Amino acid sequence: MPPKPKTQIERQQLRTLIIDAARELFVSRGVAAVTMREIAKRINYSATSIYLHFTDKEALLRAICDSDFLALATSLKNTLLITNPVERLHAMGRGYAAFALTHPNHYRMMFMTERTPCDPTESSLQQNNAEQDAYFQLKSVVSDVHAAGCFRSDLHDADLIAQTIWAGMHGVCSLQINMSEDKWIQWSNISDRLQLMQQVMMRGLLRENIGLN
Amino acid sequence: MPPKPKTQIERQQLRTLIIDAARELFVSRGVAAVTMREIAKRINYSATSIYLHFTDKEALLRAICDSDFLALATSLKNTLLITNPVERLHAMGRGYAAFALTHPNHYRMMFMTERTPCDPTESSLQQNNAEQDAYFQLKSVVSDVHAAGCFRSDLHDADLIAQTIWAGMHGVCSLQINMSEDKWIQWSNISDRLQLMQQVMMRGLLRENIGLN
DNA sequence: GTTGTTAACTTAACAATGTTAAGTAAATTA
DNA sequence: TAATTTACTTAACATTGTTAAGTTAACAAC
Repeated sequence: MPPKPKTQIERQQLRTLIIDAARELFVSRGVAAVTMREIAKRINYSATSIYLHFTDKEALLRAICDSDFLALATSLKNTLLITNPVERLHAMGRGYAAFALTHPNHYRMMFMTERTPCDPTESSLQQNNAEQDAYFQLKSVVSDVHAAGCFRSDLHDADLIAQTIWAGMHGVCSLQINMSEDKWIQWSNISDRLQLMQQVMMRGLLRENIGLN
Repeated sequence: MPPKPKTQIERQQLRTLIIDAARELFVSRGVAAVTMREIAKRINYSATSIYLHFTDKEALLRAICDSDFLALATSLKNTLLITNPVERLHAMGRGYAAFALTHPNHYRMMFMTERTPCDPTESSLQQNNAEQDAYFQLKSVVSDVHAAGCFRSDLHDADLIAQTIWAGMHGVCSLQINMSEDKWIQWSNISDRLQLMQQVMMRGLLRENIGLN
């Protein structure tokens, strides 16, 4: 009943209300299984109201992902305090996996769902800001490890190294999320798999005299 | 117009006709974007005819995946001829990535799409058959490398090792398939990423005196 | 204070989708 | 020749994302 001009702040509040409701549903039942009408009902609006704030379902999804990317970066922030760069890298890996496996449906939305690629300029997040950009955090740690002379002598490209570490952790996490129920494979313990992957990454990337403590 | 009792063989032929048409469409435009009506039109049947052979869209998807899993195992078969087990493992990794990146939509269907888990007993493929089971191929090579005493002394669990190698390659391939268009990341060359991942896996898993040739 | 105008909504409606129900026609059987 | 079965088809349904067409309240202008 109450249509009146809203302030910028009120609009923003409704926007995040939609995002939070949608996230909760997407996360618990998967993106495809949740309808716009359901999201709307959850916050006592009509489905069409959502379209006043997001051009379509995918834009809504992208907005949710944006705020989840921020959540990932935030959850990794405290590992940045570790002074030893190799230990910090190790801790970031553990933190990343913890995020993935405690929020599997967030993780699926962020990294495993097909999405039309988007401009970083259109994101609400700032690239290369350590508070908001988890990839930048990873790349920074990699650079620090490199600066400390801990990588093997043939490794110089921080992006390449970062992407390889990311791929290793992502491989374990995404197989766990998507395939761990598949009875074809006799899955080892997920913590064993994570641990071995980290060990392999460290042994494979670091000089030989650098231990994992 | 022509309804007449069909032989088992004719039924099977129509089944694979449906599978092939569906695969072609799924692969070129993605599973979600293809409708049952489209698949049917492609082979000049009505949409409902498909339901005489597959209980629903997902069952059709699963049948396609089954035959793609066979294709993967088949495409890796020739690497099994390599006598040196370490080289064989390396070649399997390259073969796996080649399959993933030349058939990205097959790969997405097989390993990246959410599916309700299925009994191995319901599959048309035989588990632990080297002709049909790519995971068994990998595990066998891992066992051979282990038997040759090439792994580090603390590594004994063939499943754990196989799953870690798989995760490493899957990580690189799946990030490439799902995220390579994402402008947030300055992606390195995919062949560099694959090469480094294999190098890291080898260095991380093998004894130190074992080279990659 | 009536009359627009605008903002924030709603209900109706649309086309498309997966799927099911209800035919239909040819072959086989009785 | 009649009945049944098989292999299909066309209709129909409920649900989806999305758009069009209102509706109602606040505010501005005269």
